[in-house]
Amino acid sequence: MATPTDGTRDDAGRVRRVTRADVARAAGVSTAVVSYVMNDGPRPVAPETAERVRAVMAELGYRPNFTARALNLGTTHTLGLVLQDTLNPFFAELAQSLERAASARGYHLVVAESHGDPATEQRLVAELTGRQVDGLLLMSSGDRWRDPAPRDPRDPPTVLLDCAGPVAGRHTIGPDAADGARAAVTHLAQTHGRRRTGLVIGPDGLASPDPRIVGWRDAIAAHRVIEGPLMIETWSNAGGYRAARRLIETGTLPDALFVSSDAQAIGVVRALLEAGVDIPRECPLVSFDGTRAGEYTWPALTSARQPVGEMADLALDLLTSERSTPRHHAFPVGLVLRESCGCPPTPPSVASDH
Amino acid sequence: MATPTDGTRDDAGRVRRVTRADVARAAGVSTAVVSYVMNDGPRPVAPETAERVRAVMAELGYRPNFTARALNLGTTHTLGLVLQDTLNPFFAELAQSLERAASARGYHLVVAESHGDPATEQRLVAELTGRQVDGLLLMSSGDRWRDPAPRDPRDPPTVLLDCAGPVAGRHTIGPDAADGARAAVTHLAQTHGRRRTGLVIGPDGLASPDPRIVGWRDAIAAHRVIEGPLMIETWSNAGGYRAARRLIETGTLPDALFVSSDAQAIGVVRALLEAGVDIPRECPLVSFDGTRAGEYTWPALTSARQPVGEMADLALDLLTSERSTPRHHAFPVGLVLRESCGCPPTPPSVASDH
DNA sequence: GTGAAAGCGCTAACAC
DNA sequence: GTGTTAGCGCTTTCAC
Repeated sequence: MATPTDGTRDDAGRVRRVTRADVARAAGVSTAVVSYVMNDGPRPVAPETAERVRAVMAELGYRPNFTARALNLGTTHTLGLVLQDTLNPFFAELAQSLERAASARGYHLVVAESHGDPATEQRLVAELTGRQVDGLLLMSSGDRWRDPAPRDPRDPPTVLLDCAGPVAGRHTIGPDAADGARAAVTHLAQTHGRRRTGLVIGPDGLASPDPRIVGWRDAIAAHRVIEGPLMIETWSNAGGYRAARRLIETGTLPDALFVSSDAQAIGVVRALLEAGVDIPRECPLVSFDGTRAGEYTWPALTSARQPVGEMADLALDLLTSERSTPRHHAFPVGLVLRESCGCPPTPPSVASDH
Repeated sequence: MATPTDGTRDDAGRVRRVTRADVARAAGVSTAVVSYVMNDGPRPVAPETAERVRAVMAELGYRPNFTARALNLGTTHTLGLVLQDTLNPFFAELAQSLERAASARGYHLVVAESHGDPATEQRLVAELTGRQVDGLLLMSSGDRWRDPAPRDPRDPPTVLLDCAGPVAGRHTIGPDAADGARAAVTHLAQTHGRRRTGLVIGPDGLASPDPRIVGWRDAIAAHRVIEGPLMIETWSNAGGYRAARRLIETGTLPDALFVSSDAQAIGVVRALLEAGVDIPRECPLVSFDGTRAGEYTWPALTSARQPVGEMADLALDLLTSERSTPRHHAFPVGLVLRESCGCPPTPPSVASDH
């Protein structure tokens, strides 16, 4: 009875990898046949031969070497994902959806974090390209790619996520953020009668100006609302916390707040509650993203929700299916009504975990 | 003036990859010299030759093929990371630290999610191994590896993270969870005078029984506290929410709560607040993990903090440095006092984002 | 239905 | 200091 390491030791007796050649030898066939069996083609193999080869593979504990295959085929079935901040709940959910979508299509994801630094981002793109990834998923300020250095035709196909609008020669995916902002401010004005709405947002958003600022102003104009303070802080819990603290300390807290990310909204809620501000009575708020993290603040966040699952699926189709001509893909963001705006409480969707 | 694609088209005129051979030819040297220049060895190269080679590389836009290098060297500089749930704040923070630690050492991470399913986990390990990863970082119930199938000597070095104790033949890393639980319950008893403390935990924890249950019982015995209800729900916001709802609905809410993960604690806080329970007055709580997400609930979570950064650094050292004999590495978990236990409020560490 | 052999792009031992 | 060359493990064309 052969053990997995029979005949797989080198002259010094060390364990050696079992290769396709070992299998071929043991099965008394050529290496080509082993390939045909493994890949079910491109040439036919007699059933009994195939069976014998499979038996030998099992016996020897043969494991195909993916690297060798990749070198030969020129394809790694790997995609690179560059994120700014994996802890931001929106990025985290999108990353999770992307991983699922990739996995469903037989791809693996190499994930790297840029911390929003352009130089790091460039370095990571170069590194991943050198690793022969079959595609690149980039989440970064879309503006950064708007005037790209002349693109190298050997670059892997790329999709820019979290992008405000078209970028020449690129597939881009993003929310219809202006529309989401408009819906948020309109809801605050029309349903909850708020007349002065501020905005919390971050630097280097989807574009300049960020469409959420545009949408906020649009809705303000349309509903004769007064423009409240515009606070720019980092895209994080801490950023939101700081923004809200400043509003409180300077006594400029408006009638209502539109917060451009769930990450910031969580910090805003914390700061407001800490200061004894009643949400939604004194300062209702609507956020942007609609992540599950926003379901678990108290009060839970009413949010303009980005359809992360659909975005991820499209991103993967773009990278793994037939090439289509680059264009922008905008996704609608619908308002998810929870209680931070003043709507009646709804318990979190607790039936399932996801 | 050569452009990046000069001489890099095949007979059909399609863009071809620039290889080391193209560089060698254009520079009038052998391929070996190009290698020596790139790798700065193993043989010396005349400065002027090296300069010429570098110039040609730049001119041609040469990009080394990582796959080919990996095949030759038998090392991919890639590590596999298998997580159960990327949205759990503790896993997310650990994953972020691991990515940083990997990046600092020149490694990339292939990240995959098992959703806690043992079969998926096994499949992912096999896939990643086939991809010739240089090491595997596994976050899963340690018990699952306790009686491993006879290990294949060709498996990549592996470290089990979030592990309660030693597993034969494996490097394992984990928190001293029993100690953390003890500290939590003791703090609730001694500092805040709580006499009846319940526990919220999840299924398939660090071990069976989970050391947090053991520590909780230890402290209960040591401080003559009454054992409150033991609630088992999933390791998620939703799980925590459900646990707290059940406690409220059945009128069994204890004097204080030790919640075994920040993910659950966020859900517990939400449910308690929603039901009008005053935290910390009516039901103080201490959680386990000490993630940054726990800084932004209101009240913020007092937590037994796991040192994720240190754990990640050790994991990477174990995988990338000289082989040491497998053993368990336990990390101390210290209590981070915030306000959910009843200690005086402290604002979140807002100075920096990380 | 099967096998021989070229080659994917790179490294490094060995010869000069 | 530089060049030649034999692989790394796999796929696939082409002959038989």
